[in-house]
Formats: sequence, structure tokens, C-alpha cells
Amino acid sequence: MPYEMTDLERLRHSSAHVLATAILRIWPEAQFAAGPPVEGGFYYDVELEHRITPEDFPRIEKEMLAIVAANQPFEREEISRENALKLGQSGRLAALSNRTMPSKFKMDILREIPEGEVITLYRNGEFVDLCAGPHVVSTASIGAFKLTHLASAFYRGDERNPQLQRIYGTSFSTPEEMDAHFAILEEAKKRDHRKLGKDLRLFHIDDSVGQGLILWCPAGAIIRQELQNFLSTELRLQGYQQVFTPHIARLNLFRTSGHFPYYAESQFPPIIERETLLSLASENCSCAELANHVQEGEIDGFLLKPMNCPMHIKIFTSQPRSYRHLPLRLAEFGTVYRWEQSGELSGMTRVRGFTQDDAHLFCTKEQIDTEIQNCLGLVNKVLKAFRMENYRVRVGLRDPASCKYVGSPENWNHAEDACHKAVTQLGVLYSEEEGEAAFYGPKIDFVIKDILGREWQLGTVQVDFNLPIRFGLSYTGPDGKPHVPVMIHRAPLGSLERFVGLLIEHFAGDFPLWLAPEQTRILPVSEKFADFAQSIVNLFVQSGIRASADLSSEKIGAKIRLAQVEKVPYMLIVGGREQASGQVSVRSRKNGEEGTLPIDDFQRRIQFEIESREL
RNA sequence: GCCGGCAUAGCACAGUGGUAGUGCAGCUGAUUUGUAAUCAGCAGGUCGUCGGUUCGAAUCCGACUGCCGGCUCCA
Repeated sequence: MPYEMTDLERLRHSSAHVLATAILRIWPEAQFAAGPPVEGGFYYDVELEHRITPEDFPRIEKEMLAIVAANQPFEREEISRENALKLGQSGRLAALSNRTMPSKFKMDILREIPEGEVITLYRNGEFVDLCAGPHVVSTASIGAFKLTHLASAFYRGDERNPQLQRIYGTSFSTPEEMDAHFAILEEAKKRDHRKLGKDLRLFHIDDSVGQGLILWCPAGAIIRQELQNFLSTELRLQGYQQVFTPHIARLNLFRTSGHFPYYAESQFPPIIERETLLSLASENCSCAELANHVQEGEIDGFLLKPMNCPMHIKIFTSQPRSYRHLPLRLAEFGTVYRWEQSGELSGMTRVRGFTQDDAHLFCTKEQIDTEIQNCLGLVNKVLKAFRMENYRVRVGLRDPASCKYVGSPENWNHAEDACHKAVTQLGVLYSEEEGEAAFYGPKIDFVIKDILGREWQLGTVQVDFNLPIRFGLSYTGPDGKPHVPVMIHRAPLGSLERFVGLLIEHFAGDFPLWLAPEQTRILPVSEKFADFAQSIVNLFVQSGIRASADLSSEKIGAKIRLAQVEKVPYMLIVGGREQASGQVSVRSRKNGEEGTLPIDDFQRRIQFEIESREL
């Protein structure tokens, strides 16, 4: 598929060629694979005996600078497949001259190019590369560049292939743009939720508890609780009912749902009952045999739930249902556990135990369209409440070539149609992507972009024609006959862990008042006014405002500084004048001094700000 | 999981084979303060864990654990 490169991508792609040229000047034997532009820069994958380290960067950058200064034009040349292969055989592709070793990766890539497609070379100076282009006019167009970091990557991302050294860099047409880029990176580093989470004591991950398992500290717990309260209110308004279900369930439940065999690789291993284990041990059962028994369903056990749906289904089936009960909307802040690969874990955004703001809607086929629309409306409303508006909507459809999907084609068509209609009605930008559906049904994902341009999947709405069949769900219709309901899974925030992680970065730790763990701090100018300060705290706490007093013997400047650093939204400075008049001197974190107000007035003001969830 | 880098006090860091340090935070005392850091003292460490080399290891070697960056973007 032809893809239009942006000007910046073209510049960075050309920068990758300059990087390769520079590396070849130092190590002529280097073998290159792919060198594309990426978000924030470019890279080139190289196979080289010498292990490149950051200490090599100045040397490579010096050569790159010389190549840029030499103003080498990029020349495009069409070539026949035979001649390209000949060049590759003599090591001339991605090289400065002929070499003893053939350009193996380039020849491999060459063989992948479909018959009939135009094959092109790009040259700058002595460097020749097999490349579809396009490129900038000349190396001098690269106004600023810098090598940034190293990584390793398997050729074509397949771990059976050779391991290559990946050298990352970035480039821009002017030094000013590059400075701005690094300034943004610096800012992003300050906003990193892993750093802020530690500084502001929001959460903690402890090795002795386990990788990817979040401990919510008191301050973080307040934020989570506020989010849950906010959502719970919305759920009540939209006719949901909240439920609670356990963290584990019998393995057979997940065999029925299909999660166990299908997601086995991404689940914590099953828990086998002690008696079962002892009896198997007495038969000298090996681990392999045990695993086989579990796999084949010959013994039961328990599983940490990877999904909440089967439990909600069991609440659905706990009593006879009729069409009058539908739609039945069961919601739960349900914690699920998934076995993410250790290298994939990161802070709160990629974890092994997380809490979904989950719900399952049981409805009739006729109700699907309305329910999906309402779900999308809810997600939209929630994201707007945080002014997280930099997102796109992705509709995941079947991959027509794959047979991994469960459910009849008719049902899939119906579901995909309903998603399409709902997204269209929502009136937001969306893309429909084949192969992105879940195995049980099509889905609509909300993908949000963070400050670094990384995309995170948050909210999701998924239609499921499959589970109702697997669990034999039915309701009595107006005709008095049983009918199969349709299920919709949906989570507006996705997971509270990931959402809070992104929220920390979104607000850079400066939470709006309604989310702030400590909303206001009373700062007496001296210990003489400690009692007055404490009385204000008591008053506020009784009214549900999160307040505390700094009764240390520090000077007022130090108290203010500490409150600023700890990102407390409001500071109330109190001394003799305030005590005499029953007032407080208000200082806001954002705007500094805001003048003196009667205590009641200030209290009303922030209560309004809290209740309206002002940003 | 794989590759690379990293691991020293609660946090940020110094210390490259010879008695483990600095700043902030903490505790104690003094100070009683008016809008972003008052002063002094004290305490805090099996230098991630285990093993090896050495007269001697935070430092050199190995394994493990954890963290960070990558591992999709293809000529």
C-alpha cells in the first residue's frame, strides 16, 4: 500500500542513510537491514562484530556531520531485479564499495519485493542503498541531528533471526526544532508517572509483592476512589447496577467461557486443590502429566480471573430472565490478572493485576444499537471530563483470512454493522481495522495519545455473540419462548491503573481540585496560630474537604515551598490578622496570592469547584 | 521471554582493590517566623542477592533478582 511520508519522515529517513554512510566509513564490513523513520526520529539496524556503545556516538556523529557538510545529493535510480541482485552479491548494497560478503539482508529484502514492482536504488556520495525512498534533495537538508540510544532487535522482529544492533537518532531541518524536541522530552521525563508516583507517594511497586502488582498508597487511593465515585454516579444515571465478584473462580468456569484454553499463555497458572495434588503425587504423577491433566480438563482447580464476564454471566443466570428485565447492565470495578511478559511491564500502564471499570450488558438483538451508542457516549463523556481529547477510535473487525473467531458469520455481520453505525453517529474520527477484533466479537477501542506520542488503549466497547451461546443464556420473550441475549462488554477508562498512570502524566501531578489527594493546607505563620489553623482543618474535614495543617516550626516561606512542591492546590496562610477577622489569606498553587477571604466564602468556593469537577 | 544498559541511606547522587560519603527528607534542640528552603546536632547502609578471585571487594569475575530502553512501524 503506498504510504505518503511527511516531510519530517523523509528527512529522518535520509538521516538514516547518512547514519549508515558514517558507520560504513568507520566499519566498512557493516551489514545493514532496515532503516526507517519512526515517531521522534529514525533508526538503522546493523549487524557488526564491533559492539557499538554510546562512547562511539561522537565518532559516528563526526562522520555524519562531514557527510551533511559535503552536501551530497540523494540520487534515485531504477534498476532491474537481476542487476540489483548482482550488486547485492558483490556486497555493494548499503555499502560504500564492493565487498567480499554479499549484502545479505538487503538481498533478502529484495527477494520479498513482489514481481512487477519498480526497484529503486538511492545514492548519496559513494553510499548505495536499496530503498523505495523518497529522500530529501541532499544531505545538507538535515539541519540538525543527534544519535540518541541503542537497542537490539531481531531481524524482521523474529527471535529466530539474527540479532542486530539498532541505533536510534533524531533529526530536524533546524537546530531550533531539535532543541524544542529535547525540551519536550525533558518535560515528559518530569511528568513520568513512575517518577511522580514515587515523589507524590501515589503508588508503590514492591519486588517482594511481585512484578506488575500495584500497591495504591493513601494519596493514590484517594484519586482512584474519586474516579470510582465519579463513574458510579454516571452508572446510576445510565441504569447500571453494581456488583462484586471474587478474584478467583473454578477453572471449569473459564473452560466454559473459553478463556482458559484461548488465553492460557497470558494467565497466571491455575491453582490446583491440595487434595488433588496429594493424590496425584501418590501416583507419582509428573509435572508434565499434571499439566496435561489440567489442559485436558481432567482435573479442576481455580484460576485468578483474567476477565470478569463469566461471573457476571452467573449473576444473569441466577434467576429466570424475561425481556422485561433487559437490558440488564451489571457493572463492577473488577480486578483481573494477566501474565504479561516481564519485559512488557512498566509502571502502572502495563501491569499484571488491574482493575477494569467493567460492565456487561445483556440485551436483545434489537437493543444492540442503542446500547452501543450509550456506551460510546459514556466513554466520550468521561474522557471529556478530564480533557483527554487527543484520542482516536478504532473499530476492530474480523480478519477475513483467519479462522480463529468464534461465532457465526451472520452474527458477526450484525455486530460489525452495529459498531459501524454507532461510531458514525458518535461523529468522531475513527478507523476500521481488519484483524483487530477479539475472538468473540468486534470491538470499538478508544486509543489515547500521550505527551510522547505513544498510544494507549483505554476504553473499549465489545459486542459478544459468543459467550451467551457458550453459557446457554436465554430470556423469555414476549412470545413466551426462550431467546438468546446479546452481551456487550465495556470499560470507559479501561483499567484504573493505566488510566491513573496516564492521568498523572496528563496533569503532570497537578491534579484538579476534585482529584487532589490533599485539597488545601493551612499554613500558620507561627506556632501561636496552630489552634486557629487546626480549627479550620476540623471545619473543612467535617465538610468533606481534604485539608491538613502544617504545624512545623518552619518559616512561612518554607511551608509554602513544601506545599508547592507537594502540589497542594490551595494554601491558606493564617496569622494574627486572619485570626482576628475570621479570614484566610488564599494562595493557589497556580496563581499565587489571591487575597483574603472570610473562611465561609472560601469554603463555599472550593466546594463548588470540587462538586463541579472543574479542571 | 529475548538483547543491551543499570542497581550505593526514604529520594537524588559521589566514591574503580585498602576504615562507605554529600545534599534533601527524618529525628532532637534552638528559633516564633507574613507568601517558594532559619540554624545546630543526631541518627540512618550486609553498597540488590548468592557464589568466586584476592592478604583485602561497593570496586574484578559468574549466576540470579529487579529496574530502564528496545524487540509493530520493513528496501
